[in-house]
Amino acid sequence: MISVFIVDDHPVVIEGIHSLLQNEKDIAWVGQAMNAQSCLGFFVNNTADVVLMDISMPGMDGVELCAVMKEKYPGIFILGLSAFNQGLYIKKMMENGASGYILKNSSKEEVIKAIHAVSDGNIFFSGEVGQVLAAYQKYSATELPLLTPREKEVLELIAEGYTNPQIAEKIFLSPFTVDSHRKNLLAKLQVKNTASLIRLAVEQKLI
Amino acid sequence: MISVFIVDDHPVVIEGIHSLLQNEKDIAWVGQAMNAQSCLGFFVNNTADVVLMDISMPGMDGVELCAVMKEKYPGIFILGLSAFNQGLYIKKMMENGASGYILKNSSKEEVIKAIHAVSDGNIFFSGEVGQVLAAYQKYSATELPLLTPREKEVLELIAEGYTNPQIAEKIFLSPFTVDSHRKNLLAKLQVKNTASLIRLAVEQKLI
DNA sequence: GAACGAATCACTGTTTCGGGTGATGCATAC
DNA sequence: GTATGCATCACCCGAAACAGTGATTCGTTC
Repeated sequence: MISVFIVDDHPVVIEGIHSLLQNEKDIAWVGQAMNAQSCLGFFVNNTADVVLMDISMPGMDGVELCAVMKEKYPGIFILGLSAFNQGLYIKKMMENGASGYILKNSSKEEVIKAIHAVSDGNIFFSGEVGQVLAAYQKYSATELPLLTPREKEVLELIAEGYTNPQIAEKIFLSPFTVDSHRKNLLAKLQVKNTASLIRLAVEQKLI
Repeated sequence: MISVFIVDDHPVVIEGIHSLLQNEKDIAWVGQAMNAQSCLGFFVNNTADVVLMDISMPGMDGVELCAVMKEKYPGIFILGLSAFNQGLYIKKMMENGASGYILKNSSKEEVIKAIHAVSDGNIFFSGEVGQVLAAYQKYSATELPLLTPREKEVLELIAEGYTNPQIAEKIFLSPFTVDSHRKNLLAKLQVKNTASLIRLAVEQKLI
């Protein structure tokens, strides 16, 4: 018998998973929470084998909550849950000790399979998730490269649509210098042009 | 008695809404679909008072489906449904005849209230949605930057770091054509270069 | 069948970007 | 006291982006 707890800020998702699992003989629903705080509150006096955890929640998000939970209760397996295939956050959650990740458009069978897999100590990914994860491997070994203050400043101005000469004028530098910072940004973040740079920056919340 | 149909590609959402509504005496669940085609198929021989419709689905999305449905069956009220607060698409769906919009983190009470409201011919918005809509007013007066399929395709490839010639080769077009789409993107979204374009696209979840 | 938008292609400029290469001054770190 | 990293500036050059203008085809709508 596997005891399952869910934390998600979407009531319909909680209801949906609950409904999917209610006829499973070897899965027991032990509780639910709509935010990180109430989840942590539950585990003060209770426990569960597997926690289904939404990645994006108001306040503390799944990535943080995952770290806190695994630190306090290393024996509990955490299964990430998200509506979209957000490779970066999936990666971070895995680094924080999650045992797998499923999408909200997973079938009933897939959800149950995932719960069984992680409760046995295995790692489980939805098929699609695995593919996306691969795309983010370049950052798995190292952390995201650290930008210098100047680089961040230039990055933000690029993101606001300014050209090198405009940025140079704005922060009283030579256009050559701005261009140097720009090239360093491309090199550090391993992207080949402005489009990729800005996409990465926004997605990683660098700006 | 209000008959309700739901179309959403996430099984757990369908389950969740179903579960929320099953004890409501004046709401009847008449069916469900996981994509636009099967939704349209249902309405050939059946009907409903209110259709809960996800905004983002594979194939034809909610915005298009909404237009088709309202054109064929003007008497059916459509209630948009999405996990996120996507102002641009909410606006477009409203223009296509939707009667309201709720977020997937709405409470049971809010969902039921919304269904009653739209079935009476009223307009209903989740509180948060209304606020975000206001932020998009700049687009409401002028043209709506709703992108064509081709433009979306080009936008995504730009965001992946491909240049015009590379995109042209990838989707079998002349580089001139790709450049045209690119210029249209800049014009439609009122941005002045690639950096701003990608930033807007990522932040607005256009990609 | 006129009007419209989407999609396609074309040419000409100018500006900006991006790759390469290299230099200097100035901290701090070891 | 030298190694390292940051910040600054400089030049060349080809590729790409951006601006402007204009055209054709096709399907849909009215």
